[in-house]
Amino acid sequence: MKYNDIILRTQRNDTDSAISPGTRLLIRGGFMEQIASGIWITTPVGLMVRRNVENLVRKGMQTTGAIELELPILQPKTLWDETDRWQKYLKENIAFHLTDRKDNEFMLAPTAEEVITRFAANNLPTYRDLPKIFWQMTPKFRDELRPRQGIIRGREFIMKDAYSFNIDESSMAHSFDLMEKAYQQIFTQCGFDFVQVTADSGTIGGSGSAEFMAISDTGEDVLWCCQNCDYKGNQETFHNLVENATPECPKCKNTNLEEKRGIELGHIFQLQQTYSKLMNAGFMNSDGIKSFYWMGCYGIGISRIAQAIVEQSNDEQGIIWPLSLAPFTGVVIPVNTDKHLDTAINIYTQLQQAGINVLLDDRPKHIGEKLTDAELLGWPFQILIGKNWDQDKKLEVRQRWKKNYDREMFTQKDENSTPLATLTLTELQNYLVKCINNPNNQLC
RNA sequence: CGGGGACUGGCCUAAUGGUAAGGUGCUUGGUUUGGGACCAAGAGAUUGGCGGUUCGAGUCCGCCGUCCCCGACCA
Repeated sequence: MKYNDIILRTQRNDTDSAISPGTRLLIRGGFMEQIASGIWITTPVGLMVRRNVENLVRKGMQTTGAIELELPILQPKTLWDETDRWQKYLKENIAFHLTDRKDNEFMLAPTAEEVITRFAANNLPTYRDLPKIFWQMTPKFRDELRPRQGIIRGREFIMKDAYSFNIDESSMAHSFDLMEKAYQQIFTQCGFDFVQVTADSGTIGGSGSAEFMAISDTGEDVLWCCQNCDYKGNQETFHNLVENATPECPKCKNTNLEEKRGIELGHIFQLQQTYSKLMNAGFMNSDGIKSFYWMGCYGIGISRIAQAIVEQSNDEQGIIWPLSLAPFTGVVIPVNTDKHLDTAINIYTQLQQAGINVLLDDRPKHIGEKLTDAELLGWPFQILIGKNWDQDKKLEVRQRWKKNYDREMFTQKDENSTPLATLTLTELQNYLVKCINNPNNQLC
């Protein structure tokens, strides 16, 4: 893609310093724009990031055999009354609700247990239909008490929610395990430094819940990690212990706990039969007796992921996208627009043809501005056509996540600074293809 | 909802109660091209809204709105 084929506008002036680095960088880089409290525009390039997240999540869901569908966002009160959650959500003031022309009441769905349970009851009548996991990736609405930190806590956001339906407890636990493994894979592939913690089930209800937390100083949640065993827990689960003088690990009773902050990326619950019983939703078992579904539910904050990774992965110059989420693998930059643009177009075209998704910075700007933008926008690779090309047809390649390359001139200062100093086009292609095809998307 | 703060061209900021200023970005022309370069010209604002005090309000007062930060809740 050429620069002008998409909206890429960066702000030279820094915005409010009271906001988190991720919020600040995504605004400065033009990945999102605010419209109201907790409501954001996803810009074209911001959407490219989110599509990458969505594709990773979709692949992860496929490994579990889960089936994708789409549930309505506008949901009738009558359905929510079946579980008594209409009351609950309105009382806590977190539901956006409205009435239609006939004065029937509706909610903009913050989650979808009721609808999916109804769907299951209609479509999974016997034990032969089980187990099944359904999932969707749709906008969700919550009138948050306090929206904050950009799209980390929005009032409109994209959530992946999945629901499993099982014949008994052990089957439910099996589905839970499948999802747990898929989540671990997804967050690893996204490039997160994350931990899995045991958590409180909150308003969703049920038991056996686990949260996946991205470690970040700007995180809203406090985690305690036992230094003695592998136990990691959300602070909420320590509540009764906090009131005592010294908190201890519930697993090994050790008191040496490390406190960290985290951003909740995903949360999985074993709902048991809470919803199926309330909604009288069940199946015929092999004995010909009606039984209630054993359920699990599994959420991932999709829109949140794009910002959470930036909270973790940034430096003075700007964003550092992991390869797996980057809108572009790299940017092709002619150092001198007059001299090198034709070559740059040529290189760009060949990389595209080799299946490498790169951006061409064909703007008639000074090299400094192009590099500053490349660093702010965080493309994993910067591919420069300059002196080395003039001399011996070599491209200069910079890796965004390596911090100590010489910013003034492209010169190799020490072994660790610029391991990929100069490459021929073929060498570069081979290298990039290898990186892209790495299943865990670890940067090479 | 409790506590704090803010609101001035797209963005960042200035203006003892006295002509709304500068930077950046944008447009045009020129120059320049290995780190946001330089020169010139230009467009862009009823200072969040309403009311009050005053000869005079961006500035003081009141009400309202919006947004941000800390807390309770959550993907």
